[in-house]
Amino acid sequence: MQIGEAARRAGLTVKTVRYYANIGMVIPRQDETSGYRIYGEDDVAKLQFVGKARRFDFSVEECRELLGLYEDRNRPSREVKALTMKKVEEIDARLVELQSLKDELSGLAASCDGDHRPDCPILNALSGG
Amino acid sequence: MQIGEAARRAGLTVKTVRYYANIGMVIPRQDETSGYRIYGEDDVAKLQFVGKARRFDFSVEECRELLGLYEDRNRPSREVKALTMKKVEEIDARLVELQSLKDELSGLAASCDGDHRPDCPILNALSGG
DNA sequence: CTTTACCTTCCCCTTGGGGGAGGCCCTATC
DNA sequence: GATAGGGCCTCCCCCAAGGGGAAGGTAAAG
Repeated sequence: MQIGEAARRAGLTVKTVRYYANIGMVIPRQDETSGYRIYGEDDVAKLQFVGKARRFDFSVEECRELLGLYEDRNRPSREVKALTMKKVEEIDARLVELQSLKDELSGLAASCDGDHRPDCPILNALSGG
Repeated sequence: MQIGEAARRAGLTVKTVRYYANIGMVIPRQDETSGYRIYGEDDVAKLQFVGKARRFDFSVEECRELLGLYEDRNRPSREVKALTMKKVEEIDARLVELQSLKDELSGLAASCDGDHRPDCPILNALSGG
């Protein structure tokens, strides 16, 4: 199939699929006469795999790694689990950070009257050292 | 003072301060003969303000807006509060999204033995439609 | 034969700067 | 006077992960 259908079936944009071909992540067959990319069922499966991993917040490089493990019939599941745990930890750290940001900001917002007057504790907090 | 000291005092890198000058966020005076940027105390205050707002996850454009409000002695605090609340909502949405990702991923990791065998529920989940 | 849809490559754009090259400016030291 | 050093300048390319669109080739349908 052509790139359009492969992209549709993988739930990705054509641009994205072409990008994955360019960076050597999912490399399709090439039609000699037309120059068109030709995708097979296995390629679509890989594209779906990568798409899903991306939605799980894995970076493109991590997806490449996961894809390598996915294609290796003899890989130890240990490696996949380690990568996943690392990602969970990253997400956790970001969660803590964002939560703290949210707390500070909503505390500031609560202390601000939000009326027509110029006095604003938010700006005061931002300008204070 | 020169850019190096201004950056130090604002807790930013020289690159960042120069960038803020280039995009018209904090514009210093210019020494005619040397071409050096000359920063005053008020510029340092603005740089600190922007740096702090950035740490609060405001985008550069939002910082520009906040800085405008900061410099306007007659601004209504309503505007600042609205911007802050919007940012809090964004952070909240991202928190929900990340939490859901974390739950899914840690559920997967928990279901994976993580041993030497190739069977891996994580990869199975990623490859399943 | 022509339209239309699909495909190709190529290049610039995004965020928020980082890294480094090549070249001034200024001061200190020899 | 020369030279070394540090700080500064502009200019250009780089990152992630593609998006947008131009210019042009190809295939299928009317």
